[in-house]
Amino acid sequence: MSNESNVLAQIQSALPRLSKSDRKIAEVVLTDPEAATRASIAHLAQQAGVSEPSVNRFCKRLGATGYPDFKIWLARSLVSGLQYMSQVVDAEDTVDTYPTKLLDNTINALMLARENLPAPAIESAVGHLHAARRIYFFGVGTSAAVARDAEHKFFRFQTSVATHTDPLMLRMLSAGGQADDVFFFISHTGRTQVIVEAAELAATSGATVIAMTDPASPLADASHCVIGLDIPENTEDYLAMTSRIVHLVVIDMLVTGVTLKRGAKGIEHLARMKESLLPTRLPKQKKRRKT
Amino acid sequence: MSNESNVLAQIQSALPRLSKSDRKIAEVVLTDPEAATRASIAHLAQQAGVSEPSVNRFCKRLGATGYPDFKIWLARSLVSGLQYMSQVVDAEDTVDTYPTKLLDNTINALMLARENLPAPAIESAVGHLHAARRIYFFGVGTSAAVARDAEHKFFRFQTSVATHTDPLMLRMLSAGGQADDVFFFISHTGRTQVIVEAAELAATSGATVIAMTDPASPLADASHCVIGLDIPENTEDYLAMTSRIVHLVVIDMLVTGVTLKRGAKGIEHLARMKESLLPTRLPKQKKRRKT
DNA sequence: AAAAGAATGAAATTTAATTACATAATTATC
DNA sequence: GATAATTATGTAATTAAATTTCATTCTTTT
Repeated sequence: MSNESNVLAQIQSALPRLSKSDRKIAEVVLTDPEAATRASIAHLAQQAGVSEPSVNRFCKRLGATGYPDFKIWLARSLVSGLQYMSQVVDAEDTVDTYPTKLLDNTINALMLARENLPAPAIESAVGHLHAARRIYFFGVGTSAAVARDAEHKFFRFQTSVATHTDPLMLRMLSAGGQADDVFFFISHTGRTQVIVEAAELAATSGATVIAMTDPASPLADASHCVIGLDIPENTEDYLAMTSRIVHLVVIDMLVTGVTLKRGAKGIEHLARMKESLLPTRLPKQKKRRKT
Repeated sequence: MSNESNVLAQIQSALPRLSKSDRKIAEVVLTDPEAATRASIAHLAQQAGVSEPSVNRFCKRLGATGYPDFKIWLARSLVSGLQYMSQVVDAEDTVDTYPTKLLDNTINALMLARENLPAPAIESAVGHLHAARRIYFFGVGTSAAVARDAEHKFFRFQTSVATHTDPLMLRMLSAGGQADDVFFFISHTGRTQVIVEAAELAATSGATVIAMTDPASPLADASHCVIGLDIPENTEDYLAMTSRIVHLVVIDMLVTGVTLKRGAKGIEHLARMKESLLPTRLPKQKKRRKT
């Protein structure tokens, strides 16, 4: 009892056990739960052909404190807007539908990541990145953008950072890794040949190899530290790469982690960096909308 | 008004425009929306330090018929766990807290964007990009990464695309714009001097100028088509740039829009591009977890 | 078939939310 | 910089809604 989440399922399963008028109420609610959230107790009672106290008792029997509380439960199991299934854009979509689809997919991917955050892996990666003398971020295709973003962010620390996408450069640098170097590989699938080979080379060179990838992949196998993320595969359509967004936020996490590890000095340093950008900006003006 | 889905995002985006007591109410609601769904109007009023009618008026201003109705809306837009107030990372944060903070901020920014999607601007931008003979994506700093991502995506069409970050290149190219060129500027603030100057130059050259930026900014004023996004300013801390993520998803939207406009041929073309990447991948293996 | 028990509804009560009105604060105008 | 207009807020009165009480009607059991 009193399973707050999803009253609808609860009502559904209780249906056969219910009394005559309770069943009438249940049916009205199940037929159009959305309408039920907006109806008054009088209206719902009339709809079901029962008295108001019957409705009230029905609600209490389900565990709610009363009718208004029941409506809240109902509303919560009817979560609005956001589509929880990954949605695929098709030829029928218009400007009113595909932007929302893409956003929903991204939000869902982030919520999924939020549920299964690999905190230990992040912590360990932060430790390695903090201690590193040199950091290389490697990714190809869409992940190249993530690598470049990481470079751009880590550049702000005193550590030397580099990104490369050229396969030859990748192999050469990976082979020449040293003890206090960190090689950071980014690949959604963990199956991109160039990347896997480079990671294997880097691992034998004595450097630390970190991978942000599918935990069940050759790249993960070749790495010392794996930041494994649960990102639905079907979201990987050719247009929008949801994984890329999640990767970028994870990069933000790593930068944040390193900054925190560097303590007051680090935070101060970043504040100074930000201030140095101010002169490149025009002064703020009075709000004046333009459509 | 009366956009039922996600009152929370709605409240958040309205926050700066609210009156003193309305803001107090909004803050209480945003801080713990779950509690608000269970509170009586008297309790919530007391929590916020305002009168009951103020709460009632607040609800009506958001489009609800009254307080109980507002609570239903609230319950419907409630996603488990998520923090709805923008959270700042501080020195006390640990690996168990800051990753969630960053994710929550990002998810919120996306939900906000979802509420206030500038569909007409997107549609018009898609039209211009589709018709363009040449496209330039310009952004500096964090936005440079977004520009490069856009380039990478649009490169897949037959259109010629380029990105530049060098101020001189930017000015030169902008000045030399032609009728069927599209200049696409990306800047969160819309106040970065180099970008604003380049946009002004491009606008006089006869080319089409699109800007993804704050609608109340010099850059927006200089542009023909403005993709204005509602992104909370306080989220713009030096570590994680939430706006950047939103910008990337908008780029995805534009790519999607152009692909749809190109019809069956376009979709086919993209499918072929994707297939061409397959040989670079190692075969899929049995799931075998590694921590 | 009778009695106990559970289910239901009418009416009364209580609680909560809303409206009407007065006052205070803000913004615009001269 | 003062005054008027507008908007925001709170107090008190009102209305609406939900709940409880209690009498009645169905069920079920023996």
